[in-house]
Amino acid sequence: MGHSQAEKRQTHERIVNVAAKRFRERGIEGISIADIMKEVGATVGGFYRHFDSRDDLVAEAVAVAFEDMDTWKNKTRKNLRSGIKTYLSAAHRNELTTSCVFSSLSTDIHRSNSQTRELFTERLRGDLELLESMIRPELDSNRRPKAMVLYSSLIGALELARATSDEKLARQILSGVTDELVELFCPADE
Amino acid sequence: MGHSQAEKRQTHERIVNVAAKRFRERGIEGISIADIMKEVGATVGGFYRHFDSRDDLVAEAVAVAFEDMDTWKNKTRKNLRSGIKTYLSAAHRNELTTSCVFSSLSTDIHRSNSQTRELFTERLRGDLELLESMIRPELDSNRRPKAMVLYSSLIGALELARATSDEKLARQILSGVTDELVELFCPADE
DNA sequence: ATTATCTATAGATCTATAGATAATGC
DNA sequence: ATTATCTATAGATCTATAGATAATGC
Repeated sequence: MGHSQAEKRQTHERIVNVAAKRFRERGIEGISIADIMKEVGATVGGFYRHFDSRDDLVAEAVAVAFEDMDTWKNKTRKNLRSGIKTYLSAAHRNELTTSCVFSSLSTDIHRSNSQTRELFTERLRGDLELLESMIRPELDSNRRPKAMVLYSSLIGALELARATSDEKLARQILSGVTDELVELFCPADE
Repeated sequence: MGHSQAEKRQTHERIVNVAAKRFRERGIEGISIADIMKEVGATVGGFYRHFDSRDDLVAEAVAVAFEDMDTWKNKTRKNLRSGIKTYLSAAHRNELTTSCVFSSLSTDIHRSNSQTRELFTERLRGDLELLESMIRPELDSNRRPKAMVLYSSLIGALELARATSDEKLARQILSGVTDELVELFCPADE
């Protein structure tokens, strides 16, 4: 007991990081503050010196969770085909704790407060803009709806592949959708 | 108090129907048995003469919730274009209580028990088969992955349109994805 | 007599707070 | 003196059960 301000900042960060993982894994209501604090290596009592309420943690944790997608966005910016393959990879399907917020928390966010929904919307806009700029840049004039189809497919396919209990079907969805999306939206020479 | 067996059957059915609605609206953990029973017009105490556990209700309610999609499947069987339009309509976006289970409970089901996940998988297979049979039946040889893209897009687009706090963006997603999917997967003369 | 439902409650769990403890930092 | 965290707990809520009540159905 008795810790420095620097340590407090570290604790705060660890709480948010653990929450960002576990929320995606178990859903926003799927883990208690006590369990999050236990994983951090602390106790419930300290939590409320870091956050006014559970909702405040949710907002911060979702923001941090979205940042995990920045690596993916950079990869996609360089090469759309590899962005699609990464998004629909077995690794992304299995690694819930670091996965895309849209795929792991879509329904939770739909039921969430307006602050969280607005953050979601802002991120969605950014992702759509990126995809729009990557779709056959020189060929198609009306790329926005195509970017929407592409993004919807990525998210929907990943969710279906996760929810099904049939491992083989899951793999077929991931590989089938990957191939189709690459064919539809990636210039042939890329 | 003191009711007939026929009344019990009705009560059972009402419990399942209320649960099928509220689970889709608020998530599977989003409503308590007490609140479900209150909406049914009964009390908690009676619940366990109908179900061994909460999980049993979840399994039955999800099964019933899936049946709401049978109307949509019949419509789609007749005309793919009108199936797409109905799925991505504002009405389907707004009416959570009767909406497609894949769109309203995908992450909940992913975290659910194997019985529920297997029911989900069975339904998914059926829906994919239907869509496969409807995609340009005479034109394309490899329709299965295309059906997967179509279904993923439908589910993903509906979820994004629900989760965003920007009403205008939501409408753009629904109409944009509808137009693209119709163009991609519906024979021109339909 | 049996049973469908009710009232009441046990036991678990969760959010949030109160007060104690042991360091930090002026 | 201030503060970051701890222990302990209040108050709310949720699942599940026990026992009472008032009908049904042999």
